[in-house]
Amino acid sequence: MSEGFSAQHPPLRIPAGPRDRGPDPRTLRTRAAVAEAARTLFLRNGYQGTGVDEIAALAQVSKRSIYNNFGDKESLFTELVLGFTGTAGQFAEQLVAGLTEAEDLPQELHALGRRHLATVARPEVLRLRRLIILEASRFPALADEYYRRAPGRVIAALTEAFALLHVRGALRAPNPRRAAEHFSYLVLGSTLDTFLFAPEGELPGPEELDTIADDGVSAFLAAYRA
Amino acid sequence: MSEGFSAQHPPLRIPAGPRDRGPDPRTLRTRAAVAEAARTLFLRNGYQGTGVDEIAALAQVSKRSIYNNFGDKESLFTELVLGFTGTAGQFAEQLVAGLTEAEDLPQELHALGRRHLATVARPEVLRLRRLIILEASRFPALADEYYRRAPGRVIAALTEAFALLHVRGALRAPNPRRAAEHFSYLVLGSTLDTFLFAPEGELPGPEELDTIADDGVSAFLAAYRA
DNA sequence: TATCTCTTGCACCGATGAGTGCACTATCTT
DNA sequence: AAGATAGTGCACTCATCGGTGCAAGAGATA
Repeated sequence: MSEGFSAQHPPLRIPAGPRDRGPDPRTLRTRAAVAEAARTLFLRNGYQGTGVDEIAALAQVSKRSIYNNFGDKESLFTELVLGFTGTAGQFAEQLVAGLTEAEDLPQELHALGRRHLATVARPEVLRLRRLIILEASRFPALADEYYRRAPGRVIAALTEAFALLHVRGALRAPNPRRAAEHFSYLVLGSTLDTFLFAPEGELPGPEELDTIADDGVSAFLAAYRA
Repeated sequence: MSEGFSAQHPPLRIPAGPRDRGPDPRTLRTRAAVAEAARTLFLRNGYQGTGVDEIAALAQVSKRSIYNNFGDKESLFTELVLGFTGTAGQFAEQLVAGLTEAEDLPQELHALGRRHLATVARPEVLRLRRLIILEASRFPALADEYYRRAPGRVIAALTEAFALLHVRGALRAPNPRRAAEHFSYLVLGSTLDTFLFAPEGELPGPEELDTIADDGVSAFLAAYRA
């Protein structure tokens, strides 16, 4: 497969013993170990760069068990990445929550910017993002899903908030969607970009990140404050 | 090799016949055909995704000739990509030229933004950028070189210009480097990003691109105008 | 024409890596 | 304790792919 990740192998074997008593503990243990190992290796070396034998070795599990539990390498990959993606997308709403009720909008936006950058500028997140970009040709649907759930969701939430703030006159954002994009790229742009080209390079420290975020938000405010 | 692209195979066989009369026309023809084919395939399918036999077939050249002319696959790749990179970086200075002498700075910046986005938002450029990101782990030095020569050079040129404009009071950019980054990401951010996740997707049309650029530049001006 | 050089075609090597078959063992469940 | 179910180890298949060897032919040069 290469055009989707619907279930043709059991995506998760919840059906258990003959009379439901929960899944076999052995299965659980195996799946968990494989997932953990695969996660590490895929994130570090990509899809092509990771061998099934390698995963088996790191998980201390037989190669056969991997195939028994996950079908094949592609299924394993998509299942894992979708899992990460799910959790990655969850913070979106929460991130923007409260923005429209803020008394001090600038201050709230600065806090938001810092939170946002701090959340995104972590090795695991950046690696996931990079991994998905790397495999976007092989797994276009996956890339799409990720984009919708993670960065897309943040943009959407920001767009909504900015639209409201515009109506209220707290912000001058006649094109709230564009404003949301501007906000995102002002805050995240350079950090994300740099990492793509130098995945082994060091990330800016926390203070540096805060400065970057602050500068981005300040520029945004200067441009969009009513 | 994996840590550089210095010559250990003749990077270009300029030395010719016993008493210089220019290189053998056969060699030239072969090299050109291979370069053209490799360019197409690498850009479309990446390094891993492109087989040497495939290149030979497309170039209508024997596999052996590829090895005779380029040494090995890695050399072929780096030689090509460095070539593109060179030309990609040339427009940087030219792009920013004249900015500091502009009478109408906003207008000049808008023109610059449009040119910049139009230059970057072409399939070949985006594909090259993507290719380099894809292979940044395998060829870190290459990624570095590209970054320095292309986006880095634009940022550097903008930084210089903004610094001058700040001193003159035409712009309020106490941190010109940051301002340059903001300018770049405001104008290019969303387009570049979208393409990374959907390399097969359609690009915005020229008018749409101009709108994006204009919005970015307007935001920049609102934030940084003195 | 004679010679030198590059290209060709094709078989071949060696490594890697996904996925399978199978007999055996370990662990649950009843 | 007995039978089902899952995991193990290992050898093995098959395909892909980078790279090589070589003898013969085509083209360039003198």
